[in-house]
Amino acid sequence: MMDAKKVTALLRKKGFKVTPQRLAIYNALCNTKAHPNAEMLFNKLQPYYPTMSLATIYKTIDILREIGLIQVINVGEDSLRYDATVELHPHIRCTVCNRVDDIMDFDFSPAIKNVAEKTSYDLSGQQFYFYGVCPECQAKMSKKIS
Amino acid sequence: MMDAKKVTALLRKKGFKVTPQRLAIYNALCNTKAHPNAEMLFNKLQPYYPTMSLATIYKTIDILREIGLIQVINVGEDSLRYDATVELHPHIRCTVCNRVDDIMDFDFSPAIKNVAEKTSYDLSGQQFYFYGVCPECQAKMSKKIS
DNA sequence: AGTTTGTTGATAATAACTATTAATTAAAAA
DNA sequence: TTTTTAATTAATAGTTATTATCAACAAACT
Repeated sequence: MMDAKKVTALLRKKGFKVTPQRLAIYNALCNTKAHPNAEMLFNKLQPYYPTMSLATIYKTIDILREIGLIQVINVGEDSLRYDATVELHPHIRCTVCNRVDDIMDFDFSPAIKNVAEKTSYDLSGQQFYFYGVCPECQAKMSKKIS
Repeated sequence: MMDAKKVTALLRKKGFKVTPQRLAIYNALCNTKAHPNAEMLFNKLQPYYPTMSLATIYKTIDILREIGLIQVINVGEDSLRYDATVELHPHIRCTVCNRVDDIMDFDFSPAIKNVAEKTSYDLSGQQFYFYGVCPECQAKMSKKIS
């Protein structure tokens, strides 16, 4: 998460121009916990940038990822989601409503140690995805039953 | 991993017909550790079933998954891979050659406990993916440098 | 064997994403 | 500030994995 000034500086430093659309896309990602995909971002920005196309979303996302401002998450849907928190952390998806939440302050080290012992790979990263029913959907389900 | 007799019985029990294509696809998955995607399966079976189409592969995979004979794995490539080992286990992908290996006998319980404490989700499953350089690629890389 | 019903496989459709390109716009030099 | 230069936008078309359609066909029940 960076403020506009730092983002501007970073884009310039990496040789990319600074455009309102790019800042808006990054800003939109910073201001949500919903892990939007390209289409959700497009819809969110549509009122403010009615001429912006999906291609711009995709290209900007690619740049933001390249310069390390965002990470891509793949929870097994048919589209990718994006997250302005770049620190690696697991995600959990509700199998009922498909919302995706962060799991923060997760300690990867026991798992990594476990894997390092089992393989001869030179480890460089990992992605953990959990699945379950979110509290809201649990509440809805218990209502329906009663 | 089931033998042909059990697979036949299970397919019938679940209301699906037993066809040579279906048995062949399941068999191909049982006899590899390469975690093939649809195209790799298609190419592998092509010599023996030259008229079989990719659509049959996809449809059969869907059935096999539905009746619990295989699992789908999504290592962040543009295609899905399939595994006849249905017991949940992590996978590791080489970031150089893209091979995907199993990590067996991994203990998920510390991670699950960790997550159960942090969220109010009703957990139902998880997928862990690790990334790194496989031993073969490490060897190739050290050769090139020297 | 005949009949029913699900399956195959060729083809077309879909959907997410990427490449192309002309017109626009911003950055950098003067 | 103005000009030059190069990158960006956004419409469009292309690509690719996967899914749907449907007529011909094969499995399974009678």
